[in-house]
Amino acid sequence: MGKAKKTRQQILEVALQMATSTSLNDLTIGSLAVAVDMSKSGLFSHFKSKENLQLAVLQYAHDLFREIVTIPVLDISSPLERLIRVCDNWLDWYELQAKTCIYISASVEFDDQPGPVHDKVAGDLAKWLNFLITTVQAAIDEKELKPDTDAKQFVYELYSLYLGSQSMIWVGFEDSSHNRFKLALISLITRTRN
Amino acid sequence: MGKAKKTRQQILEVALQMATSTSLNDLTIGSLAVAVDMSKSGLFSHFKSKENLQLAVLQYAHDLFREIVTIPVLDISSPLERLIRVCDNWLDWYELQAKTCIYISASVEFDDQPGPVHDKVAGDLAKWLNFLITTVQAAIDEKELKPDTDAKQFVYELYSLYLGSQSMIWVGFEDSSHNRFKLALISLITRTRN
DNA sequence: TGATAAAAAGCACGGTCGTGCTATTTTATG
DNA sequence: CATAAAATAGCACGACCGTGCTTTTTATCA
Repeated sequence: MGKAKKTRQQILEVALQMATSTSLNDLTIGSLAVAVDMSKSGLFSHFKSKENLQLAVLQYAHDLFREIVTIPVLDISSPLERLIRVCDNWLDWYELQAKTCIYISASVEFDDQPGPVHDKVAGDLAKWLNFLITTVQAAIDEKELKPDTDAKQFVYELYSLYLGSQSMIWVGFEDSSHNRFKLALISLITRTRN
Repeated sequence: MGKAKKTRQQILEVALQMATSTSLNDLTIGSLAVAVDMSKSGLFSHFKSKENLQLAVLQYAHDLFREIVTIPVLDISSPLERLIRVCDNWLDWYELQAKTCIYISASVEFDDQPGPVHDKVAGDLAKWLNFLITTVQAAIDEKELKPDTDAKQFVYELYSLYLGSQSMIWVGFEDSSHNRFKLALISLITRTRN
């Protein structure tokens, strides 16, 4: 790996961390430069624009997400087991990222702000949801879940519970180990199990 | 109502609209002044600081929310009916506010940013959740819902579905009339009904 | 209606942002 | 090791931000 690629990765690691704990817009080139001990212009030249930096951070997050959440479950044969395990990993991802998810803040931040960043966030989110839908559908096909289950509706509820868990932690209605989320997930699976 | 109070209300009406469609931080004093056709300093003198403006916008939203969502259901005697109706109003609120909710974006925006605005958002959100919890608990006490129902867990799921509905609209997995939300809500109520 | 207080505007300031341009240092290569 | 190329730093710019201070306009009320 060339020098450029290496420092670029180091920058993105710190940038993701900063963008996660604040937001993609509050991630400032100046403060990021200080954090990685570089000059503003030296760092800037890696990305040519702030938008490119934001896109690169999202891509970095996307790769990391796949590595932590998706890939480890791909060889699990039972779709339902795969679903349960991927949800565990999903919570691990949340824990690892300073107890927030950049996609949640980014989707709220850019919902009204059209452009490449908006499209990237929406696209990645859709990919993730489609992965979940596919897995649920596989569980239905394998008769692990009831045949009349609506996979999209199932995933809508599942994703909502994840969102809600984060929000409830913030106001103190959910503990840090996501017990309400886990409880609701078990309930959701139990009542749609075949 | 004096002149000052009147223009203050006019400012806040526009400000809420702008803050809702973007965010509380992107609501800039300069752009707000243009929108209400005032000078920057003339507008500024109403609030003395940007933070006060943000707090005033949130208070304005809070009052409006109560007016639209909470107050109209207070005279409904059946707690369960009250719950169902308040959820309808909740969706109306969402529709009225250009199809987003300022509390959602504000809570994401200020989760990492301590101060009066953070506290106001968290406090208002907690008040709303407690209203829902109280209503659910009343329905349990009135034996409209199963006696072993966990009111907090119920509200966690309910609130999550609301959050999720907004998020899913954004990626196109939910239609604009919140059918998935309504479906999930009916399911939630049905399975905890006595 | 005229005196007085309140509201609004004008203007300027220091700060930070993203981003170009040019110079310097570091890395990679024949 | 020399030299070309790439990476980084230095510096400046225009724009916009929040916020004071002073002046002008507008509203209030005896």
